[in-house]
Amino acid sequence: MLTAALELLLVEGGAALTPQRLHQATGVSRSTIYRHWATPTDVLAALIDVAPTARRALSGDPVKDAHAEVDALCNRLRDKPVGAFLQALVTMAATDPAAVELRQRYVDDLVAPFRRALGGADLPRQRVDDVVAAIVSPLLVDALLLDRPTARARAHRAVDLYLGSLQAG
Amino acid sequence: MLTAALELLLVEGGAALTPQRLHQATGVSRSTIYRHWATPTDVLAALIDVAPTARRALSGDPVKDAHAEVDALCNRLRDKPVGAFLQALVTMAATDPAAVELRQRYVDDLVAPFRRALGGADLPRQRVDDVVAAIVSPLLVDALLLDRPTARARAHRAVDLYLGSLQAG
DNA sequence: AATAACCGATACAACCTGTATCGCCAAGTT
DNA sequence: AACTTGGCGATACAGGTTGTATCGGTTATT
Repeated sequence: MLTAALELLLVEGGAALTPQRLHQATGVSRSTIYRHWATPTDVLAALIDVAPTARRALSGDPVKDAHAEVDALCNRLRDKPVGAFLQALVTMAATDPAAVELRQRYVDDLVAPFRRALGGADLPRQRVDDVVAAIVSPLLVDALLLDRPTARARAHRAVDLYLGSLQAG
Repeated sequence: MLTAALELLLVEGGAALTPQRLHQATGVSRSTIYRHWATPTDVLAALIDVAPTARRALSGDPVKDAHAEVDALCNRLRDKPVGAFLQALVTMAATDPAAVELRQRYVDDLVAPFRRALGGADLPRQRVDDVVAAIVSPLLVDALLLDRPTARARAHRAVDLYLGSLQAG
């Protein structure tokens, strides 16, 4: 049932997660939809909750792990669900305060693997924040604001540049 | 009249730019609103068009100019209109294809000053893209996804790090 | 067998959307 | 001065959406 809702989200975008639209697309009664998910945000939260979160093994080499995470995130953004989630989260947060918190949590979860990957490198916390932001943010902006395939190569260059210069410093 | 619409956007968010809502808030007849701006995207485009775009003089020193641009962008994001525009653009682009193009143009315009600032530095085009993305994207993500005051200090550190390492390389 | 929990169907008032139509008033024309 | 044009406000309309409430039927639970 939620899988049908996910289909709908991917095809028609985050604005389609309304009771009526879900009813028409999934065949589930409108009453039932209201019972379980009072707001579109609830639907989205359920979808996010169901979405698979692949756990990735760390090699121990921060640079190598960071590159791997870049690839993984690019793939996830390209393969839609994550990108669609983000767009929908921004859209809903415009009207529903509850979506704001959900959005922050989701972004944190997206970024978390990078923090883990950099855990091996012996860096001050602030540096970790900076590096993660510089590497991940452009990917998110590409997917969210520019609608172009995420600049995978750029992200890899950023990893090299940041981690290289930090190790040198 | 558009000023009233801008007020509305800032207070109630991008979802409030609907004909009905505009009618109630501005007193302008619903007919008239439909006549001029058929879609919320049109309203937003008009607001963006009216918004002041301060032109900034370049000192010639890329690093100094970049820092100045970081400050300027942080201020604009903090003072709301720009941030509200971005949120609204993402929201509308979810349903209206016309908003996608508008959004891309707007982001390009936001980024343009940084490109100008870096024009003085003798850098290959790809490097310019990388630097700009690394500096600007975190600011946009902060404002758009995390809802926290843009990390001004981080952006300044990024300028130093990127421009410093590039000059050294 | 009785009860509770869940689902679907229907109904309802309130609202929003898009479009069309009408009368009004001001600006400019001849 | 009479006329025309253009833009605005007001109203009406059908169609769709939203939340909520209510009722009957089905399935598990005990």
